[in-house]
Formats: sequence, C-alpha cells, structure tokens
Amino acid sequence: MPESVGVRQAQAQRTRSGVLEAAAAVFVDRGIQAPVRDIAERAGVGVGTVYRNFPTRADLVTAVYRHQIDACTALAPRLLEESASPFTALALWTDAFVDFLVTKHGLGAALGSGDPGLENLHALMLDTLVPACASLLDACAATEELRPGVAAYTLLRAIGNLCITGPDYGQADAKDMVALLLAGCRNKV
Amino acid sequence: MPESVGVRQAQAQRTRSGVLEAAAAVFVDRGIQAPVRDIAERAGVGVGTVYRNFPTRADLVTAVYRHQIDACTALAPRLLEESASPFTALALWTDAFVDFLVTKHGLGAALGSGDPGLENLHALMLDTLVPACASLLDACAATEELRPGVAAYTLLRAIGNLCITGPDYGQADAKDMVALLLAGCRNKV
Amino acid sequence: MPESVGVRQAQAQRTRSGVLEAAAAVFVDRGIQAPVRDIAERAGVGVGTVYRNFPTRADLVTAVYRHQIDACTALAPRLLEESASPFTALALWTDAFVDFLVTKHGLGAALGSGDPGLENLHALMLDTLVPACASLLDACAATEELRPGVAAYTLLRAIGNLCITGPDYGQADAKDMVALLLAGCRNKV
Amino acid sequence: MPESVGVRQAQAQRTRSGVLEAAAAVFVDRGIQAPVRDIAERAGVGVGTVYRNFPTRADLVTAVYRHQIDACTALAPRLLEESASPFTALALWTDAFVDFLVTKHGLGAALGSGDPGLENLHALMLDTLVPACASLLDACAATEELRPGVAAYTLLRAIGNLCITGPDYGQADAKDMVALLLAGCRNKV
DNA sequence: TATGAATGAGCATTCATTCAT
DNA sequence: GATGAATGAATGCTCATTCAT
Repeated sequence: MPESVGVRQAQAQRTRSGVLEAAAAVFVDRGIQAPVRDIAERAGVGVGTVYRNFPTRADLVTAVYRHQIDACTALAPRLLEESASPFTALALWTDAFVDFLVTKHGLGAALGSGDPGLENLHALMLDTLVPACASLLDACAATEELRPGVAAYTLLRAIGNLCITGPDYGQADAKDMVALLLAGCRNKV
Repeated sequence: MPESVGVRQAQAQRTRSGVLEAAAAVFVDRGIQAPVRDIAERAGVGVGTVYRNFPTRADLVTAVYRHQIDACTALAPRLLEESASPFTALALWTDAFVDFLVTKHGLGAALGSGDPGLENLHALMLDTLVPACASLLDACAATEELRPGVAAYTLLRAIGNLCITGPDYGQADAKDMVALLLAGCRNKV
Repeated sequence: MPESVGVRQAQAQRTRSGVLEAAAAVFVDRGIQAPVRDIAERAGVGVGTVYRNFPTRADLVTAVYRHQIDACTALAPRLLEESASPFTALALWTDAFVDFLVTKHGLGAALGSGDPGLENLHALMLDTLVPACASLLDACAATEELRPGVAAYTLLRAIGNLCITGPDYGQADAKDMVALLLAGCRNKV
Repeated sequence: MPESVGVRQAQAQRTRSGVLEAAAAVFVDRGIQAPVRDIAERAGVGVGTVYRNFPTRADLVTAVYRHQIDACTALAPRLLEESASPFTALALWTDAFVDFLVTKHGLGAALGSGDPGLENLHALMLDTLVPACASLLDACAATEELRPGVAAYTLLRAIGNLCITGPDYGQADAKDMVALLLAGCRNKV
C-alpha cells in the first residue's frame, strides 16, 4: 500500500519540520545549548522523537541552519553577476549573511565556538560558505578593490562574531560594525 | 585584640586573592563556565569560601577582570598624551584591549553574551571602559580623523566579539580583524 | 480464497522464523538483554512484527531455545539405549547439554537468573529437560553408579551456572568444571 | 578545631557506611544493577552523596564486598594450619567462600559476568582470593589429595557460578553442588 | 499482517548551592 | 571565617511499548 506509506512518511516529515521549527525558535530564545526537552515540548513531541530525527545536537543545529546557509551560498554567484563591481557584490552578500546571522540568535556564537560536536556546522561553513565568500574576494582582488591578505574563512568568522548580538548591541549595531569592517578591507583608492 | 583581628583580616585577604588567582587560571583553561568546585580546588580552599567571597559567579568574574579593566582604562589618557595623533592613541589603546581580551579565554564571549548575571561586568565596562574609549574617540573626532557616528560602547562590543577566538581563528586573526575594523573607522583623508 | 490465505500464512511463518533466527544471532552477539530494535533490524522487519509474534521478551527467548532444548531432551533416551552404562549416557548427555549452553551466549545466565518473565523458559526446562535428565539419573541410581540424592533439577541448574562463561573462563573451562561436577556425582566404586 | 573536624569526618564516615549497607541490601533485593537512586533512597541520602563516595558503580560494588573478600582471603592460611589435611582445609575454606557468596545475592553473577567496569572487583579477586585458593590447592597437590590440573582461578569462577541462586535453587543446593564439585576434584585413592 | 514513528518512563550523571560544624 | 559533606534539580540519553496507517 504505497498510499498509506506515503501518508506516514508525510506525517513523519511534518513532525521533523515541526521539530526544526521548534528548535529554531528555542535557539533564538535560549541559545543553542537549550535543553532537548524544551525543544521537544515546544514541538509538542516526545524527546525520543527529537533524538530519532536528530541523534546529536549538532545534527539538529546543522539542520536548522542548513537551508539558510545554502541560500546564502547560492547568492554569491548571482550577486557577482548582477552587481556593478565585485566589491559591491561582496558588500551585498555580506549584508545578506549578516541578515541571516542576526536573525538566528546564537548561530554566530555557535560558528565561533570551538564546541566539539559542532564540526558538522563548521564543516558546512567550510564547504559552502567559505568558497562562496572566497569567490567574491577573488573577484575583488582581481579589480584591486580589496586590500590583499584577507582570507575568506577569517572574514566569515569575524563577521559571525560581530553578529553576536545582545542587549545594547543589536542587529543594527552588528550591521554597522560589519560595514566598518568591510570598509577597512577596501583598498584606499 | 586589634592585632589578631588584623591578622585575621590579612589572612582573609590572602584567601580572597588566592581564589581570584585560581579563578583567573581556571577561566583561561576551561572558560568562564568552569565549575566552582574546580576553582575552589585550584585555590586550595573549600567551595564555601569561594561562595563567601563571591556570592555569584558574576562577582567572581568581575573581580577577576577588574584589575585589567582598570589598567586598560587608565591607559587611555596616557596614550592620548603621548601619541602623535589621537587616532594613533586609539589604535594603541585598542591593541592593548585586544591583548587583554585574547589572553583571557572566554572574556570576549562573556562580554558579548547577554548572560544575565554578568551585568556586573557589563556595568564595569560601561562605567570605566566606555568613558575611556569615548575620550579617545572624541579626540579623534576633534581632528576629523574618525568617521563620525562610531559609539564607544558599540565599538568595544565589536572588538570584544572579534576577540572570541577558537581553533582556526586565533589571536593573530583577531588582531588583524580588529585592525581592519579600526581602518574602517578612519576617515578617508 | 483459501489459496491466498495459505500463502499469507506461509509468509507469516517465514517472518516468524526470520525473527527467531535474528534473535538467536543477536543473543549470541550481545546477550539476552539486547534491544528489541536490534533484533528487528537484523531480521529486516519492524519492531511491531517482533512484538506481534512474541509479545514478551521471554516468549522470544523461549522460542529461540525451544528447538535445542527439545533436541537435547530427545537425546536422553537414545543415549541411554546406545551407551555401555547409564553413567556413560549421563556423561554424554551432559556434554551435549554443555555444548548447547556454551554456544548460546547468555542462556546459562538466563536459566540461572530469577528474572521474572523468564518463567516460560524455566517451565520449559522443568517440563522437558528435567524429566530427561531424571531418567538418566534414575538409570544410574539403579546401577548404583551414582551417589544418591542428586536431583535432576538441581544438577541442571548447576550445569547451567557452570556454563556462564566470560573472559578468562571460557567454554573449555566450563566443560572441565562440569566434568569435575559429574565426577563428584559418581559413586566411588 | 580538630574536634569539629573529627565530628564531621565521623558523620561522613557514618554516611558512607550507611550507603554501603543500603547498597548491600539493595544488591541482595534487586541485583548489582539496581538504580543508584534506589540505593540513595534506601540510605536516606541524595544521589549526589552516593556519587561523592563511590564515583562509579564498580567502586560501590567493590567496597560492598571488599571486607568479606578480605576475610575470606585471610582465612586460608589459618585453616591450612589448623586442619588435619590440606584437603580438609580446602573444603572448609570453600564452605566459607560459599557462605559468603550465597549471602550476597548477585556477587556470584557479578564475579562471573564480563561486565566492564567491574574490573575492580575482578582484580580484587585475582589479587587476593586466587592466591589464597592457590595456596590451598598447592598444599593439596603436595599430598596428592588433589586431581592435578585444577586452576585456582577457574575453580573460584566455577564456585562463584554455582552460587548464583534463585527460586528453586537455593543456598543449600549451591552448597551441595560445590561439595560435589570438590569431591570431583579429589583424587580417587 | 506489517510497519516504524512516536511516546515517555527510567536511569546516569553533573554541579550549583546550602549549612552544620 | 573556613570547610566540605550533603542535597537535589537539571539534563542527556536509551529503549520498551503502543498504535495509526
């Protein structure tokens, strides 16, 4: 009976999505270290369900952010193509990245932390975001718009750190600071 | 017996200092979240003694870093006086601040985190570091070396965040990024 | 449609056998306490199927060992008939029993444990193995080869216990010890 | 204040003893795998106290049985001295060992299990009981009372196994079976 | 019948915090 | 003041068991 199986799978998928949403919400509220129980409760499922879908916390964290990370990655080539100059593309891409980071409370910290068990997320960053950023930096370097010696990885980490917000240092501040950092990267013409 | 009272007080003071030193060491090794017991053990005292002297972890954290924060604060006017330009003073002061932050494992994160219970430390920063930094920024503004609109508090937070190091993003990287940020703050002449 | 019913029943029977084989294998590898899920996985079925066929773990354990227990039981009269003396028959039968026990990781312990929920297995032992063993003991008693007062049930339990192997006490040791026990049962002639 | 310290230490010692007694009782009732909480509850202390005194379950198990194991060990030379023959000494010692084992529900199983984490207990057995038993076996061998080839370790494991009692296989049965095993070890004269 | 997703009780373990001495 | 034993809440994680499809 492929139909009932499909129904069940669909239900399972919905459950999984529910957990992801709940996790995202809880991460925003209480950080990435929030108790699994809280996530389960928020999702209206048992803890076992969370563990079934995401055996480790890192799996959960990675899954929560994967979509946005992928979207961010995909944005780079498009911006490069559409923008007047590579540096403009870099700035726009950085804006998008910051938007993403400041929305996801705790991800900046997560990316920055050496927390073992978050290698997944780290790897994801290395595998997708770093190359995306590097392509922009390379393009900038080609037009000599960019001060040499800026590594993609380091820049991403720095931006990630700058996006760790809190009371009195909000999203607007983070954006400003990232903008300053980028300005510092620009070659004086 | 005023004398024995003095002796007792001196002993108590030594105990307190011992705890502070131990806490500083443990914070470096294992971060600000290290178990109180570890600190007590390192200090060679009972946990009760730690709690007596520093009822909350925030008290302990604040006390540990107060000296360095104060030293950093005191540095500002001196640098302003001795340096060729206000911006140079700002750069030197920033260097010192970064040195302080990257040495203290976890303090950057602590400053950046909205962790309630660290308001003490936050207040200390507001009360001493922010004015010190502001005085440098003001001096820079006066000579138009500085892009306007850079708030002392926000800048300090940004620097604090940039100094959250980890594997693959070390102290040298943090210094580089802070330098870029400062460069971005400079007015294009 | 009697035919399709037959087909379905045959399929069900095959499923049941598959679970039994898987359970036997898993019991050997990881002991009688192995997670039900592991057994289901090994059998290539869902956990629900395991539970449908064997509502309790005891049912499963009993079913797994029933064949061998029955075979062991059936061996007794044959050995009695073929052997030179009843004691020889007893020794041979004991050998077979030990072979069975040491091969089945954990069964000795299961037999020996007072684990409620294994009454099934216990009952099976009482109903079949004990009479089989008793027939051999009776025959030995008749020829005065056996020290009187050795109860079949007690002897079986003792042998079962001696067959609880582990590191540094392997199957060979178990066999040796059982042999010594039997020697101790023999009447000094 | 050495006095109040002494008082506190005495209290701590009492607590520790209480935990040991509770653990012994719980082990008898529910086996060595009983939940730590149950032990704590039985002892009237918090779980933390159990963990403070016995960081691992193995520590607890070992401590529970250490006294009796030591007593048993010390008995060997005395019996050897006082008994008419080495074999008599062996028999008496074995009796004492069995008395010990059958009283401590679960220890036999513990000794026999390959449970990692019980290496402590195992080591204790290797270090003290095995030599004690070996001394008796050597003495027996010297008088040719003993069938050669019986290793102390194996014999102890066998006795341990035989002392795994349960419903329908009680302490008396265990003693009988051990006696038979010993009889089987004796040289036919 | 078979499936396997979901549930949640159960257990181990850590650690902040209190308080009698 | 100093001590550190005791407490127990909090949390991670496993796995037996149920039940809708």
